[in-house]
Amino acid sequence: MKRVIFHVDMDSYFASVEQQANPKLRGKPIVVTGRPTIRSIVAAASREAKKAGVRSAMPTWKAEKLCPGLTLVPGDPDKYEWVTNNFFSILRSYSSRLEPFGVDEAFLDLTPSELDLSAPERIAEEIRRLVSDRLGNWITCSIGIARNKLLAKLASDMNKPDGITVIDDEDVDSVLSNTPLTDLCGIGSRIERRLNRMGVSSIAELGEYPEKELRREFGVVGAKLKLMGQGKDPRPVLPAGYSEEVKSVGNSLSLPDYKRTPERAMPILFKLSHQVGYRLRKRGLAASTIKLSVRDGEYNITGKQITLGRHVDDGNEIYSACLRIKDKIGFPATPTMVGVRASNLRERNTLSQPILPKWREREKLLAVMDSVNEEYGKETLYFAAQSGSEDLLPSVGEFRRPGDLGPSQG
DNA sequence: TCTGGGGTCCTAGGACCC
DNA sequence: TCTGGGGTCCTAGGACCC
Repeated sequence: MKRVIFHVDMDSYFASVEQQANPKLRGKPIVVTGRPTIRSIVAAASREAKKAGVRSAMPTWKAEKLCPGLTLVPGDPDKYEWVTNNFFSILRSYSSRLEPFGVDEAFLDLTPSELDLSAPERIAEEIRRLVSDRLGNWITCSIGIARNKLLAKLASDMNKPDGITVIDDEDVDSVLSNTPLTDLCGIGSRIERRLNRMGVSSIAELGEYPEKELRREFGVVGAKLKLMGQGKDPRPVLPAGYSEEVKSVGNSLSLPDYKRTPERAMPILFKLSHQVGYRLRKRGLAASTIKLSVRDGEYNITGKQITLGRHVDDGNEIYSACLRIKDKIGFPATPTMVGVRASNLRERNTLSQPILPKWREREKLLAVMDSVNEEYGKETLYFAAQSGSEDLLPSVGEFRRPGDLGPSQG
């Protein structure tokens, strides 16, 4: 049966949520940023800012240059999570075959077997109305409808913001011949460059290119590219719950100029390790693999991971794993980014209880710290970095107020 | 004043086991 | 004594997405 796939994509997501929440921001060019530092980038731009040429992932200094009078709003993840949950539950009322794609997008399988869909556009119209009714007038979405996920995603981008686009089977060829390669989800700049070198510069050409050659160049990916070039995509919409399980938890930070030495990077690594530990505990998870990533002065990223014999959720243990890795691979002279990622996750309550009394003590201490921090704000309490310490149980008597991070306190 | 921060998936090779 | 084939786990790195 011919499938009917929707791709629903929120418009200027974080920025719209902020405008909805704060009337003073409405109708104005704003961008939502990460942390409010000089090196921050645009996470989302309001439509007013987009008109001035501001785009996601642009450094904020550049955005301000393009758009004088731009308002920078620091992101508020809790707010977005609330909106996201409501958004998905609206969609879920149309089909249980819902696949979230990031926080502000989802695929929906509305193939008529489940719902009498004489006119998919009418359903799309209804979804759009419901989203604005329930979440607020400033929050809108665009919807793409096609026979598969690849085309539905392409379609939702064609009439943004607040638009509905259908790609019928008859239109597929003409749409693909007019679309740049990188508009397809799955083709980034690297693959585009390699395709260009092979003489392929449009989606239509990709679809006609011999599969054998594509396989020789790209391996397994080549076969997928061939299908993409033809507008084909057999992937099913994976129902919610199937892919919601988190696979890894990590934090990273670009270093300001004055922290770009191995010595100055270590306290940051320590702090990141504790952030990862906290996030694991909050989710009731523990990890057995720890990966340390470092970007050097030339912006090359290298990483090394180790798998421990047991699962951990304590920042100190994560940090000491990082130290072990660092001892093995060394550190670039000018680190520009450090990151810690924990994977091989298991739910904590499926693990055996700690045996040694000191471990149990440690667990209690962390629980107390976490609850204090939740009540009085992040980083009210945290461990002072003990550089070079590999002790799994450093003394914990010494607490310190935050203040050694960030250029403003430098 | 170039280039954030959170992720996922895939591949290929090596180690190790039976 | 040159030696299979399957399976799993681990690791490094690449590519991509929002």
